[in-house]
Amino acid sequence: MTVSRAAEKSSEKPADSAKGRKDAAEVQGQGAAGEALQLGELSEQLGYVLKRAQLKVFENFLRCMASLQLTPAQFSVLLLVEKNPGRNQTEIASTLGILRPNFVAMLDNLESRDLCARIRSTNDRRSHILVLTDKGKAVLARAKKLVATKHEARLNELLGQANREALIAMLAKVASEF
Amino acid sequence: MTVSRAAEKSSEKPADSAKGRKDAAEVQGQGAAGEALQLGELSEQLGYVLKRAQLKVFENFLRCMASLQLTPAQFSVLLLVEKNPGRNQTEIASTLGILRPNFVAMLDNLESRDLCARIRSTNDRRSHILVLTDKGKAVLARAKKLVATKHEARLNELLGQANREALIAMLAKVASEF
DNA sequence: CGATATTTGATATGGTCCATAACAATTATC
DNA sequence: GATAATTGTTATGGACCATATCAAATATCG
Repeated sequence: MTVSRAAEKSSEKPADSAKGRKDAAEVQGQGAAGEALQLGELSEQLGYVLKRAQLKVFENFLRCMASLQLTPAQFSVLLLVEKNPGRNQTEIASTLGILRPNFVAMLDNLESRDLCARIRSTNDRRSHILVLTDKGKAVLARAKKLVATKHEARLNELLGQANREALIAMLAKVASEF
Repeated sequence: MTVSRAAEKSSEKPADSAKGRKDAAEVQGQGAAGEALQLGELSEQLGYVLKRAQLKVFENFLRCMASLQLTPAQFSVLLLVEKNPGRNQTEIASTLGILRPNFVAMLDNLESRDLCARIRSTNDRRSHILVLTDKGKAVLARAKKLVATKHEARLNELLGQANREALIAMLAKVASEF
């Protein structure tokens, strides 16, 4: 739940509510004890299936990248900096949907691992230009290979090339126009 | 070779820099100042587009449900309890991928709003049977209508009926087999 | 039977991600 | 030159997720 809404605090212990109360035995007769539950309409809920798919994909991504210790977010930063050298933190962060304050620690991490570097701009001495280090470029190159051969390849053998492209195209459309 | 990697016209120029650092002025010459950034391979990264789509969909879901104050997670709980009455907390939580400790506060919330109720089981007095209250059933019915007319309908006009079903089917496959 | 292990709901706690306010340094605006 | 806006940063709080632990109830097994 991205949007800030009412929290689920409710530090209150709900007692027996007379409303909606049923005899336990009555309800008990219905559900078969040990069997798997019926997902019902849930399996066609866009949000539900989207979220579960996203969790699985991230999980797989992390396994594929275990040797490089790169999270999806870190990988996206490296990709974007490589493609757009000479941009500052605000620009990189905002196009990734990362808020500037939260981007600081992330860059601290990448910079401490010598994967990218902040360079004080000469034009505008407030901003930090972002660049990949040589090590950062090398790591990113290896990461791309891992993603292509282990991660995206998995999607291909699951859906097929054509479906894979269709899926990504639809997701991109949803992400931009929904 | 699924992903369109390589083919980078990287007009890069690795300068001196013992640690991969560069002179700011040198880098500055490249990036056009105010223009939009190139997403590059990012727009074809499954995880990236999945995550952004999921955020957009959840955001839209919350807007559609604003009058009922239901989050996607809460909606999924109500749906599952309705479809599987007589199940206990552990069963409902686990099929939704929610850990039992985190499910407690969630149920406290729903129960405090009189949408569902915990009933002490007579067979196994450790467990709490979950049931929708009458109000819970009514709210869920209204929620379903809102989701169908405002939320899923949006997806239909964006992708079309056939593509919408294909998308959900592929996501379900990814969620279960990736 | 009774001792031990397991299960269920619950609490406490820590980590990560996300969002807002505020600040110093720098730059833009007038 | 005074004021406003921007950039990176810190501090902070909330939401979500994960683990350890507990009491009560049940299951297991000698």
